[in-house]
Amino acid sequence: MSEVTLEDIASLAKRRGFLYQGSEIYGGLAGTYDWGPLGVQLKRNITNLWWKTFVEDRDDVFGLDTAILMNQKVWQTSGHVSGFNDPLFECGNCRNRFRADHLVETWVEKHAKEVKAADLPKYEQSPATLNVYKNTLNMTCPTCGKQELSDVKQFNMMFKTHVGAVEDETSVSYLRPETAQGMFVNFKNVVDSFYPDLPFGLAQIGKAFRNEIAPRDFIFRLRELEQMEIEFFVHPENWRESFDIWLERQRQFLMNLGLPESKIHQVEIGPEDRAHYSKHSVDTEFDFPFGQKELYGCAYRTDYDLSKHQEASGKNLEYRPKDGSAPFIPHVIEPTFGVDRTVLAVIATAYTVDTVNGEDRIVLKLPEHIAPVKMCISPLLKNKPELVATAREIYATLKKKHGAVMWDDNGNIGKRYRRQDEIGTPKCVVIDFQTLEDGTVTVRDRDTTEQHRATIDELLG
RNA sequence: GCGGGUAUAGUUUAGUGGCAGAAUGUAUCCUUCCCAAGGAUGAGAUGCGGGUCCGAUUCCCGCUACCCGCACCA
Repeated sequence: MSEVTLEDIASLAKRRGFLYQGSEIYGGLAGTYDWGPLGVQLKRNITNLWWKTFVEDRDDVFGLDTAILMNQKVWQTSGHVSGFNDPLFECGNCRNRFRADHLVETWVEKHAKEVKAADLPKYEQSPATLNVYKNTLNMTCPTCGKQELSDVKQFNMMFKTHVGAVEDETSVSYLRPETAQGMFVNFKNVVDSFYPDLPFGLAQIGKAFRNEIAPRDFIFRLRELEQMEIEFFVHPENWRESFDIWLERQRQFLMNLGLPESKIHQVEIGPEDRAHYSKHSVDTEFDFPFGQKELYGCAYRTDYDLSKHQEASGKNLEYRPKDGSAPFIPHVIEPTFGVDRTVLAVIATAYTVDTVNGEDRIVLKLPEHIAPVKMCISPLLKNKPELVATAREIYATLKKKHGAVMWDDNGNIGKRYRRQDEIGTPKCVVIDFQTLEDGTVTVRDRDTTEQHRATIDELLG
């Protein structure tokens, strides 16, 4: 069996109604995809499993669904505005980055004579002016000394927008780049409503937006993405224990989706590569067709966010232990799960090419509990009214029970099997002449292609 | 964002400065007692915008999207 490529997966996804290029009839929009009927069902099965596992089945995690648009002060406080809106020079040699305005200003102070001699425009913090200063003054990298500083790069990765019809500085807001802040700003609300014991968590599933420089690899890097995130609040002394537990839960969740353990790798992230809020990070990576890449992240956000918000908002965000001991700001363990990446990993894992009767067959070996269609009902022959009528009845019965049941009487039975194989339907149920005699049906298994007879009651169970 | 490549039907693809062809899928009908059988009929394509030309899907330019490197990825 040859390696499955991302293009094979994208082609199948489109052909069978899982995913389409966003805004396709207008030439597309980079980094956006639209979920088709089967794709949204598969995705929803996965997010539902997550919600059940981490919210419904637990009594220490509370669900939320917070607004995508938030007061701009949230993003100033969280560090997302200042950390990512600044003009930067990047050194082509050592790859370090520097605040362009700061670098130019200190350079001007230190090299007053050259500056006076040079023909420079009036100083201002525009990228064009900063570039002119850098080039005219032959500025070098403060770290390695090479004269390889790039022109100004703006790493403002948040989508900026305006709330209300008037576009001025006070109306600025951003599409959230992470769902986390919605949970931090509601920490006090949930504590006041439910007075939970520590440790406890907040969870939500929702869209986040990142103005990626280069969206890439089908739905792996999107500008509009979906996250399943938990902010788990702990006593600072216990962070490590919780961290390791959540890491293991992330691995277990992937294995519940049928991913092989051998393709899951948990990798500690060095201080250089960590997010600005994180004191310890471990990525859960997966062997995608295009390489080993990040699927999930787990970060120890300390009390960074709650402390910042307490300071900026003036609201007390401390946790008050019920034993009367001193209030404190809890620390946070944040396991975050990318929805789109999970779907991609699941499809990549399930995508199989094998041989049936000497012919290649594409089959999505999805675990039954997340398959978008659970079973397909067919009359053996569609020109035999008695078969069709009985099949229709059985279809109605099974659909009422299971919901995700499909009817197919197109072509011959082999074609229907192949079509269902491609969308990962675990069982095909065929109503044949024996059904008319004893009520049993043929059930064909997706993975083995083997058939056996079963009663309707067995299928209802 | 930089460099390179690609763009023809839902999918996979052929071809051409002068009517765009196939396979497969798909629709309707016939046929069919179990793994893409067969027959008939039908719908369906040159990414978008400009230029050259009598005429552009083909040549040129721009844009967009996708793919491959690099960089980026809170």
